[in-house]
Amino acid sequence: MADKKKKKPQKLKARSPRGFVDRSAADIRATDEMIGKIREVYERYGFDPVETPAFEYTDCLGKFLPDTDRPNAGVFSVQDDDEQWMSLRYDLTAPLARHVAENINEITLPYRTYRNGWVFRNEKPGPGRFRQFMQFDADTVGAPGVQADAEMCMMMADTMEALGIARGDYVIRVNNRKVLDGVMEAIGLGGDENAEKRLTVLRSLDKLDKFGEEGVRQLLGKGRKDDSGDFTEGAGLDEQDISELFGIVILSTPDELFEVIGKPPYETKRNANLIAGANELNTMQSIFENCGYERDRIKIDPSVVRGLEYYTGPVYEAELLFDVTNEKGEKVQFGSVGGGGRYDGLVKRFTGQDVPATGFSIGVSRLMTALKNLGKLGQDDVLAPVLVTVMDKDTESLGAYQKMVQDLRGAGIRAEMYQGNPKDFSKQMRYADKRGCPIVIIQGNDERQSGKVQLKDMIEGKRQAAAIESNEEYRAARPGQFEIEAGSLVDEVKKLLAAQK
RNA sequence: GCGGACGUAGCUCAGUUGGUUAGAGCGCUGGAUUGUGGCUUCAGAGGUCGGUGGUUCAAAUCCACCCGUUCGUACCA
Repeated sequence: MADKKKKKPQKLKARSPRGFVDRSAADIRATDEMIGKIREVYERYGFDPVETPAFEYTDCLGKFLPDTDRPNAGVFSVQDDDEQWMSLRYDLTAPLARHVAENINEITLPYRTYRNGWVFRNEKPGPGRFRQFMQFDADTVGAPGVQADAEMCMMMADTMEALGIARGDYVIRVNNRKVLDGVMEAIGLGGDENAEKRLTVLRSLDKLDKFGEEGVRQLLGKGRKDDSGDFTEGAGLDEQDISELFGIVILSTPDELFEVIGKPPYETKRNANLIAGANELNTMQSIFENCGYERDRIKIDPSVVRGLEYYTGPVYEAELLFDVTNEKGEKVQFGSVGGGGRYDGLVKRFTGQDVPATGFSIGVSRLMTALKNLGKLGQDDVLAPVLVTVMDKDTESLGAYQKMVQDLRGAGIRAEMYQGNPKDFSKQMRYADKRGCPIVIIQGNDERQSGKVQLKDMIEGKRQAAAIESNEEYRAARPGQFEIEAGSLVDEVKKLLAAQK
């Protein structure tokens, strides 16, 4: 045993890093298809592409200033030659803010741009959750009015439909940060001393989808015990505060919002934030209505939270409403597939001047899993190539095979010559079978002498083969195969491909 | 990060109270078949039993720690 162990050469284990995956041909094609459809919508809305690099100086990205203890908390960071910290971008918004600030004198505002690209997060990966994933963003920089936000919401809705998601299978939920801030202020959570508590409240509200109203009420109050028996400390609000909070958070139109804040207990507690938020939502709602985006597409929902860090006004997110099942057939909570909002302070960090902006992000990788499971994405509809098999290995024959391939390619047909070891013909057939080749082309010495070529319809061949039992018979029958004039190869292949559709 | 479950061949899994050389199905490679996919049949390759340490005459099996997967939870720009 010990001897055996020593003799074994230590093989290097091939493995991709945790949370990183390789993409198959089908995935790449599906992604390309999605990106194309999304881009078409953005272009139609008058946005232009711009691209930023994968790395940024860490301080430009935002809150993660790596200290020597944990330089990679949340982000992947490395130190450059000159000891400056750089990080892989974790979203596309912060780098855009940097780009705008750096080029503020050349850029004409309002600046309308889109971009897609990989972003990286150094977090615990899970099923459908990776440390590298793709986002597709659109932003309007230098637009202070909520009509820019409303446009974003409508563009998100159009994008969902362009991707083949039916109306009613998605919804864009819209809120305004000022409403949440105002409500929290109204129940006495204003001021710097309550900053921590406000965060807890927002985090709790964000879990409405997951835990339902009862679960969130527990989180807002004393706390909640989860299935594993773990206890999560609550925000510590009393029953009355929670009720007042829910009185607003469950509403679904600006009219209802105005009504509630016009009556007790809000009549006396309402504040500038709450009123401004309601007014902004009202303006956006009327834009949606005027443009024909009813509540089955875009819906006001004061429980929407989004990120805690930089949003300052309207926030919005796209949610899928149909059930998504995973490979094991289990239903998965899918949640939002994209979202965004107004970030008026992000560029100002660099320039000192107010540069209001709004934009959103679509989680391409995430959305793709949903669409794939739903069969709404072209299931790799690229046809495998026609295979020209190699029967004779002399120089002249090889040249003839290659010529057939080139002729087919010249006619726009995917084609390839067998590039493995050609000594075993049945191996070539098995290759064609596994590859899914629709047609195999065969020319041996006999055919060449008489200027013919064999064309084998792999689909028809498979069908006929089912009735044949003995191997001898099967081989003799050559199912699905017929002979044509070598000169008409391209035409015959075209004809057969068309017939196979 | 915290708590639970799990980890044996490429895949799905079996492996008795700790006991000889760790198995099956599928897949893979090759032969039967030097001009034909499927079927049939024969053969073969493939395992640090997740890792390290410990208990024991003896560990895939028991113990500890670590790593990974997964579920819940926390965090998520």
